[in-house]
Amino acid sequence: MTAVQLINIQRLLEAAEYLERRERECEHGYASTFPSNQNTNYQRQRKFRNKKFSSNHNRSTHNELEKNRRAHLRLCLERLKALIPLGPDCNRHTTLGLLNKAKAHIKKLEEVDRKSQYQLESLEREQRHLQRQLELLRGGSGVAAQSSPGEGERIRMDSVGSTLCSDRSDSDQEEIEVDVESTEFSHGELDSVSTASTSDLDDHSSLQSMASDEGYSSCSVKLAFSS
DNA sequence: GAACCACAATTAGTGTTT
DNA sequence: AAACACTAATTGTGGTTC
Repeated sequence: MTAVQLINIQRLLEAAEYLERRERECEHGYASTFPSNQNTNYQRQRKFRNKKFSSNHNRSTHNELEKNRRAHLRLCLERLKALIPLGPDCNRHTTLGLLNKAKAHIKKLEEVDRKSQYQLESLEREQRHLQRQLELLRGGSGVAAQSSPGEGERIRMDSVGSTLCSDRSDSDQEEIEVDVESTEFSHGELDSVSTASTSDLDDHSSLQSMASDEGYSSCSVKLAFSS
């Protein structure tokens, strides 16, 4: 080892010592280089320590609050997880994956809702049309008016049967069970849904679209309509 | 002042390589 | 099996917003 190398090491050590000393001063507020104004320094030190204490106190409460906030966030995510149908490997999911699945699920439900709404409207139209026909038959010919009871109903049922497979109650509240999984989408509509349907695998490339519905278990949703 | 957000550091779990 | 790399979650912290 040469003398130059020794000097260099000595300098490095000195620099390290200097940095350490400055860090200590910063942390504890002591070791001023000027001993002349000791009194004011002492007051400053006390102020600094108090400030430090209160700042530490604030920091710890801030940490606690942040912990609570994050715990609440986790709780919300758990609730969300319980609401959406997860795939077979529901134990393995990430936050991002969960949110993507929730998004896709919401889109699907919206689509089902839209379709059901459309179906409801067309059924109402058909009902009005058949109602008019029935009134015409009743008013136009006596034969039709004398026909056996339930004839009109049979017509109605035959006609409606094309769109509705079972008897429907005439109550104001009707429940139609819709199988979300088996609901068919047209190609255009499917695109918008499947693009949003992402699995955990493509968390990093959420812009990528996937055409599969992987990760969705069969799920039926009851939609209540008021007529 | 509480809540939110972004960032960096740390930790834990998992897959791959040697 | 140990070492390593990678990823996601967690935590602490300071700044910003309302």
